[in-house]
Amino acid sequence: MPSSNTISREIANILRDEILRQRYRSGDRLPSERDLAARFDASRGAVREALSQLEQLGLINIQPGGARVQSVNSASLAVLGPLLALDDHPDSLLVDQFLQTFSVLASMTAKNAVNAASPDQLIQLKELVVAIERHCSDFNNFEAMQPLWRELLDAMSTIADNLVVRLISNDLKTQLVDQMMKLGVRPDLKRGSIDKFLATLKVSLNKQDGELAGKAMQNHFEEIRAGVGEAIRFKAGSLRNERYGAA
Amino acid sequence: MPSSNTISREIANILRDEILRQRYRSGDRLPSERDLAARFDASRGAVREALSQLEQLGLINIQPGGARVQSVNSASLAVLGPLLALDDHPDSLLVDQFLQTFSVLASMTAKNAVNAASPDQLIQLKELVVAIERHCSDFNNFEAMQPLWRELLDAMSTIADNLVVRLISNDLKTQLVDQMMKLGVRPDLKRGSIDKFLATLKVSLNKQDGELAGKAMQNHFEEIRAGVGEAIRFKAGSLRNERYGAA
DNA sequence: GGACCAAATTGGTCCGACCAATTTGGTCCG
DNA sequence: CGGACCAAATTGGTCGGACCAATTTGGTCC
Repeated sequence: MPSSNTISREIANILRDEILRQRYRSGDRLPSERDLAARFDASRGAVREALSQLEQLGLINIQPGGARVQSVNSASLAVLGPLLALDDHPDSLLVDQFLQTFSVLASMTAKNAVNAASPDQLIQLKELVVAIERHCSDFNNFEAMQPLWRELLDAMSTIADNLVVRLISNDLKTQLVDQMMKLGVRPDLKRGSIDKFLATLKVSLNKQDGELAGKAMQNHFEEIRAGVGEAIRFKAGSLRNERYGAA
Repeated sequence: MPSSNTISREIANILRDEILRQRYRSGDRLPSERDLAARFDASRGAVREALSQLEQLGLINIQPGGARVQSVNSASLAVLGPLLALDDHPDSLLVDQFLQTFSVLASMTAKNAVNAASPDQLIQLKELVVAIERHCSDFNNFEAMQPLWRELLDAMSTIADNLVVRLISNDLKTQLVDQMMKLGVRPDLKRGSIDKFLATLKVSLNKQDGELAGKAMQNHFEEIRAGVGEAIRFKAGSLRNERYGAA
């Protein structure tokens, strides 16, 4: 659904991954547009469109004389997805940082949502929580209740109505969560922990106590974080490969 | 600094602002590349490069048959800067959301930075705080100590070493803070409040208490938020103009 | 060794052309 | 009247060649 298979997009994706894989060092000059066109057997126009996208991503800096590779640290948030998707084995440090970040944002969202919710919206949220509870007790199936989870977060996000967080989520949520699901990285949460979280969430909804909802969300993510960390470390045991931190 | 004045970039900027100004409704079809080329008196190639950038921003969806405008809510975080820069009067709601978001991220960063800092880094941070204290007591000049402020946040960000937050900041910090400075929106903080914040920060550094640093940062931002809100409301009194929330 | 200049390279832009897919608009039929 | 259907116009995707201005490069000369 992102976009059709255009040559320029393919080129952009390939170059993006090469840059993210540090195949070019920061500051290096990218091959000239004409060379790239030759390499990909494409027209210069297609290459230029690709480079145009990479520049928007903050990965390169195009200037007369040559396009220079920029440090990943100065890129746009939109590179996070591709960065995490580089290998079939997620970077545990990066995943952890992502979860920690997502945690504080989700916590803030929950707090604001609960505080700002109208009576109707409170009911709507409560119904979602109950639905999750039911699904969760039926089968502790992470994939199955994933959509419900996302629905709950979406509802909260809509109620909290913070555009900044929403935009951040756009660049994070889909790509990363999906990616982690695909890689089979899922936390091994204890049943009691989830139940407790949902119970607390319900209490906070009943009392319309945003602070409490935020705390609950944060605790929950803390546990997910621990669980995911363990899952990745376990997975890493099988395919031991090294990884370097980005400069 | 971002890039040279290319035609394609100009076109992209114009179209971006038109979309952000809701000149096209979400779902609308953008004029054809040929029409746009005629309108801007440019080549189709230039227009295509511009559209390519807009698609990367998540503002449009290009498909055979026509490019369609997407909802701002589904765009990339990188549109936030331009969105705030649309008018000479900042959207107070958006600024507030930004500050709130930035607050939790800065708080998290401070916490992690203080906890993870080496002895040398603790000293470095302390020196920065002292420098700010000095500048702050000399003249309560917001602009003058802005660079020091940014240096402190940068140092913390480097120490905390969270790539996700760093990427988010890339898309936020520069554009927005600069923009707000330029618009003359600055909080009217009480001296005592800043002093107290800096003092607390020093204590947290001495005890290497990340939790405390995070709290202090959050409190400080809370005050900035209130101050900025007031400043904007005051500024709005002069040039009363309406604003619509994004659907 | 450093200043200096000319040639080669590189990005920026334009034009014209072709293809495949979608969109459009009219026609025909039930 | 309404819906299915088909052909023409439109639209995006790509290509090749071309020109300009700016940078980079490499050699020369002091």
